[in-house]
Amino acid sequence: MDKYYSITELTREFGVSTRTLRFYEDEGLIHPERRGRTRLFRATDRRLIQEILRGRRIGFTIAEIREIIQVYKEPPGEMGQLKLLMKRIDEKREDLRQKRKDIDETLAELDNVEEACLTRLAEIGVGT
Amino acid sequence: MDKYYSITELTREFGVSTRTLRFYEDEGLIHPERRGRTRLFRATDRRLIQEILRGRRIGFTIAEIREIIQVYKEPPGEMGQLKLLMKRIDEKREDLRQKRKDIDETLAELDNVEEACLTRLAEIGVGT
DNA sequence: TTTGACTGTTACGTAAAAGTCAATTATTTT
DNA sequence: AAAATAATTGACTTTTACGTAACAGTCAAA
Repeated sequence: MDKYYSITELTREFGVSTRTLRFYEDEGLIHPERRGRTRLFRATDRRLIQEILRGRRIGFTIAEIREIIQVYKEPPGEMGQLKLLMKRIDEKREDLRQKRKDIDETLAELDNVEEACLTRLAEIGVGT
Repeated sequence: MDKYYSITELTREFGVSTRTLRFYEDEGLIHPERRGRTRLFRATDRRLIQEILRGRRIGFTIAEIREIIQVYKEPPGEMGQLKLLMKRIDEKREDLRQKRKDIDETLAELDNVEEACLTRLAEIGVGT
């Protein structure tokens, strides 16, 4: 029977607001069906939303996310466009690799910060 | 003689605007000295700027960056505050781990997208 | 001494990604 | 059927992180 999801169902699952999902629709990222005016979200939409949120978490803009989604729907037919796209993908990849490095470094730094806290805690613990 | 850097020197090195560095000062993230009204940036400031930009790249807000910097300057003296801080650090860590996962997944996805492009390129190449 | 590069402050502007609110309309529940 | 619940659109607001403009001071080189 091909289950569908209501908008609130998905907002609860993903911790976003209805406004957000409608916004994504306005932006052309998802295309839920309609029964009257009510949106019916299918599994496809759900998966897309997951992707969108993942992209969002790592700092992709809506435009970038849309671009990636587009390629799946239909990769551009023109040579120049394709090459341009592939260049952009390469750039993104570099970007993400840098981010990974940043994250690893920051994780290490958080360890330091935590240690500083523990030291401090010990000091206080002793003083009382 | 303890070298110092001019603001434009640093903007060039890091690819940011003077506005950005002044903004960071306004936000209390850095505290360059002054000669008259002119800012003199020391190695310390330079390192801080690197940290700030790294934080920025992985999506930290100014407030979060400031918080981390603060801890280095002087970890809070009160028990409750310390514990709270450590909890926040733990959350951030989780957050970053999630982000790293997101990045890995997205890198894999970019591979797919690229392959789709290559396929398409081949199609076009054959057709002409 | 005027030009050009650099610096400064103050203040208003902007883009992205929603949040919030109001006015309606549908659907469910009692 | 009345009341409560949920969904819609549209307009306006907010937040973050700067951008941009306007105007002025400093200082070295031509």
